Amino acid sequence: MSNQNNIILGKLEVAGSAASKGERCDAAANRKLILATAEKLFAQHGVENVNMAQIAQEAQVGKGTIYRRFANKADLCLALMDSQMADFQNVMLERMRKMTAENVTPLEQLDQFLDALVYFIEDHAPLLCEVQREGLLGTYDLQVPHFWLHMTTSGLLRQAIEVGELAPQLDVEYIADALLASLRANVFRFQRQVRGFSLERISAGLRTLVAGLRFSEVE
Amino acid sequence: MSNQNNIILGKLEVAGSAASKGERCDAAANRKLILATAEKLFAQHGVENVNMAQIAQEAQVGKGTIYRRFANKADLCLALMDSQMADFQNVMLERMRKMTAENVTPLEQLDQFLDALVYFIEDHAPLLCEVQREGLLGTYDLQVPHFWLHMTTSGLLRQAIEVGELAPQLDVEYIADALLASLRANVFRFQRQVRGFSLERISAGLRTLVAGLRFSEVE
DNA sequence: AATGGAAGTGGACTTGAGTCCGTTTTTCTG
DNA sequence: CAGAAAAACGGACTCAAGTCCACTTCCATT
Repeated sequence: MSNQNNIILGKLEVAGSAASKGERCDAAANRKLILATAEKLFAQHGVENVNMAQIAQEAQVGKGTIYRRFANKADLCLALMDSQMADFQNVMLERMRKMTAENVTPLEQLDQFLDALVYFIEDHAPLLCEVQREGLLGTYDLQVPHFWLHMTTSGLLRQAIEVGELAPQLDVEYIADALLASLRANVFRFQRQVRGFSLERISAGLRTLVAGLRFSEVE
Repeated sequence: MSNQNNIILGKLEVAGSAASKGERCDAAANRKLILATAEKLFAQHGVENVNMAQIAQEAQVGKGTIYRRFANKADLCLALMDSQMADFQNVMLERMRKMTAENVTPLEQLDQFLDALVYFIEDHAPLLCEVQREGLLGTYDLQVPHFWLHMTTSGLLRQAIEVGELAPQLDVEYIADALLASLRANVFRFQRQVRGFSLERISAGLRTLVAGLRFSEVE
């Protein structure tokens, strides 16, 4: 378990930064070396065609060394996305703050959020596939991204209820999970590659589901 | 690829039945033996704690023999669910036929369908997890169940459009995928085990999403 | 009933993930 | 700066999935 991630004020302390904390400097160098090597090999041959032994060999490092830094391949992949994930979070948090200031409603913010997320996933589908391989029951660390997404989504849904955009009895927890389920990397990949859906279509479809939740009939 | 499944009139020709077709009778006996052994071991130790070598040993059969009948562990698991899946399909098809006769609307039928599906998945979560392990991009055969679900769901959505329950511009293909995504075995397991959602809650949540699609604002 | 080839079989082998542990390097302390 | 404890290292090892192929069995044909 290499990433001692912490959730701080709804913001994610990502693994990359954990590197600095009390890590021997030869180890830190190796971590960087491993990440750089993995990134190179992944780019060259695709994530699924590169194995840990190859990374170790190319980085001139023992396999044990990799596993000391990274719990498994998924964790390594997660670490490779760390900075970009942090960026995404910061950008979105900032954007949402701004929207709130401009009185954009929570549900509209959710639309924006999901739309941006679709594009983020597109950019990182291969790595995400590996990260999410073990499903949602795996190591806690690997689920941190999911938890953040869930927190953000359910947060916006709750705000929407407060503002009266959504019915108060809505099962926020469930709905957030369900919406995000359709953005799991393997489903997403299937929709892109087999169904041939465009990003716009996926985003629009997802937002249709959100739109449907709007307060109208209390049933 | 052991299951030469065929889709016939929206109904599924399942792998078990393919067994009879042109299979040498010693082979057929072994297939049954392997399935019975696997079922026993899975029940005893859980699907994830049983490996192919154990099944082979317990069945007094070579590992190669298992792999001649079943493409992989997922395929073997799928075969174990065959009859129950066929039953589920037949029951649902029949029930939907009846409902149509009684003028139950397509959207109400979809509710029933999804509700029943939730209970079906609960009953087969461990096997389904294994079947869906490879994601949606794996072997065609393993996706047959998904395709049937998608076909049924999108079919009902289309009918709902025809009847005026849903807006005609609804992206039926996408919505069907998205709804089913939240019932993928690993998501489902997570919701049950980590979130602690009840079956009723999952079913209700899902139907909330469907309800939201109802024709009201054409936006 | 013999026979030849298709179908089936068993288990050694390959591959990749992840673990283990004896050895080496760093860093802290005096 | 010496010495020792802690941390890191490397690669052999384990474990499970899935492949391969030399050998055996079945059965359709004669």
